[in-house]
Amino acid sequence: MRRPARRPTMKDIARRAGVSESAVSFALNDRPGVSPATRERVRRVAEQLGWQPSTAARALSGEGAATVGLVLARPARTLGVESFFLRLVSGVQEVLAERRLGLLFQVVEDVAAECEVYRRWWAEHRVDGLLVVDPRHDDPRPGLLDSLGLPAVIIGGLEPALSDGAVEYPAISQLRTDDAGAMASIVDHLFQLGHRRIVHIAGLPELAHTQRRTHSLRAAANARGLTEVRSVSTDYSDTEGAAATRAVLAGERPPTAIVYDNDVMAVAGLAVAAERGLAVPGDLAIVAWDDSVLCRSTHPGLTALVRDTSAFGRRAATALLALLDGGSAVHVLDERPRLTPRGSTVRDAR
Amino acid sequence: MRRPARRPTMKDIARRAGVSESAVSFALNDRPGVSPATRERVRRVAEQLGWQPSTAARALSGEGAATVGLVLARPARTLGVESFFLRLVSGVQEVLAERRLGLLFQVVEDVAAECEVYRRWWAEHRVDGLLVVDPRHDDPRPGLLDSLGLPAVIIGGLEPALSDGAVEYPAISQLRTDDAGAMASIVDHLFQLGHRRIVHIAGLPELAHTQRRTHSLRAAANARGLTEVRSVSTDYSDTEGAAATRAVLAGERPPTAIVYDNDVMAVAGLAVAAERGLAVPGDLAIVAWDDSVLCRSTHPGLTALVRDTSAFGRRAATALLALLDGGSAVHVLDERPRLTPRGSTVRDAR
DNA sequence: ACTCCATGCTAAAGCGCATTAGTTCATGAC
DNA sequence: GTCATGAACTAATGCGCTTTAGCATGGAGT
Repeated sequence: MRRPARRPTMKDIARRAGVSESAVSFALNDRPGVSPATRERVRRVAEQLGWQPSTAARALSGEGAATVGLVLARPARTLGVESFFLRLVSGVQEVLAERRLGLLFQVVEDVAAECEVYRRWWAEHRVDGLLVVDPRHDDPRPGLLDSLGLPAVIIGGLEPALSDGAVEYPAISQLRTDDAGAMASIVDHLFQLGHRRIVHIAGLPELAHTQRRTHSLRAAANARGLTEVRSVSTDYSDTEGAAATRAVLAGERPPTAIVYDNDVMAVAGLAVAAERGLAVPGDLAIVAWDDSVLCRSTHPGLTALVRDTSAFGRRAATALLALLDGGSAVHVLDERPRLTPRGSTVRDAR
Repeated sequence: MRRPARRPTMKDIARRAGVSESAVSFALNDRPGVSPATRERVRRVAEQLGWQPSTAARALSGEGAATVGLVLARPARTLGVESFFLRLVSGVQEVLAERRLGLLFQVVEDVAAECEVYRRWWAEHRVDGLLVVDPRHDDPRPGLLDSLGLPAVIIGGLEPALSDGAVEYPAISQLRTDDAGAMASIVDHLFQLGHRRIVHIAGLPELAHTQRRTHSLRAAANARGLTEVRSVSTDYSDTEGAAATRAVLAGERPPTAIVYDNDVMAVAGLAVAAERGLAVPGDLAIVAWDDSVLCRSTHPGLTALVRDTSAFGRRAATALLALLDGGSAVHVLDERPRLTPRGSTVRDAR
């Protein structure tokens, strides 16, 4: 039974380099107070010993925890259906890794539990900042985080209208998605293909982006004089997606096109169409909001709104770093996702 | 601009309760040395102040970091295709949350980078233990973690044959999946349906479970005297899954049944069948290893190997907690996944 | 009566680092 | 030759917690 190696500390470096601990600290943190020669020597010894700063000790002496947090509040049932998050996280990490920041991750059931986690992390000194996803109307989280003094980036930010009226927090940035533009491009596409009856099978109604999309759909429809256009909300699950699809298709004057708020429901919708003997895109056109492997794997392929989720994650992380560096809060609009037509709306596409 | 609240410390509690800091520590950690009355009083004050221990300070005084790590080494391209991980993580968290342990999460490109992360986390004092996924043949990770003295649970552990011959590490548990049993149940199912030519479209060949499945398939085929059975490896992506499917279907004596190592490739395979005009399950039967929304959303539904991934995560986390509590390493075989027949193998199923 | 020993508590040290306040020593100004 | 100056470095303190050692107090044992 081997005894595990002891972690080297600055004291070890100091001894080996024949200087004081403070000199080591200065040398390694690019602070003035040591000669270039000493700095170099200390650096070499540190390297040689494989020294890494203890985040615990750093955090304790006021340097922050070198960690950002991300909490996912989704009921267990609708979890794991979206590949969105893993891609988002992988983008986030690319940026965080450069600064050696860790990502503390947690999955909880609801927003109340999420707030509890934030409080705990704050009290435990665990994180320096947060990435907040799934912003919602009357969201308690920005206010809470502000009162705790924790910087944060709201991913897929709040409606400017909402946040203009509300308080602006000095350390909370918003990275908004261009839902209005995206929805307009979808309606455009479907309109040009001749569709006049469109149903939007949306996600959770309390989420801010669901509301934005619903509003945008109505606006786009009004602009074109379309009256038979509406949104139906679900919980993002395949089950509710399929049920909603059956419901609208069974109604009188069923839609000729359906826009789904995620890939999973779109695939479920495609299966419902097959089950009812409807030809896609002949009898029913399908559009998925957010592309993924799924949309490319079905037959026909699903027309989808493609965005570079990984880049989105990178931008979010970058915005958070700016805040951590003392920058002031910003409010940015992310680039508009591109609509990629495939076989579920256009006959000759694959 | 409001000044954020200061975190309460044990000193604050001590002052308010009129005792020394040490008494507070004893009281809050259920250590002997304080009277029940004092203990209760201290507890009340702590509660009232909303005190939470600073993990940084705790970690520094030798209590561990109250955090476990999980690194996902997947090339960016194949990332985000599997819902498996999010479900696994959600199960893991349920168990960790009870003990207020955090989960430090990182996505990297390959195993070498993963090892780097382990070294860094170790030196930085960031984690107390690790969950290791995607074990592979000649895996460098168990040895590394052992030498660093970091407890770990290998999720989907190594072959007993392999690890028997190799060194057994005192603080590394293995949670094995019953790939052999599962593969046998699949072959059983297909054999009874009359299939004699079966192809297994596997995942990354270097992964231990890919090898186990491949071996098990051969064994199961031999046991039944089947000669036209083989495995093909891929990178788990829909692209390679589809390509492999096209390749085997184009060969002479094409299979009548294909077993896919994940849900994404199975769906891609289904699309290829549709594209070639093959009836499923009439001309081609399809089985997916690991169920997900996907398998239920296609038409026909995909026969899949169902396991409770969240429970699997819970078991893994529990095993890690046992190690952190000083328990000795164990080697457990997880329960066998159940094969759920659906329309892709059985005609009258949905 | 005395020691002996729990009991309930306080004082102090230490974890690894950053930081502030010295200390030493050469250099340059005058 | 003296004195101020700044560079290069050391000593000491604190972050919030755990832990060990120490210190009274009071009751049991002989």
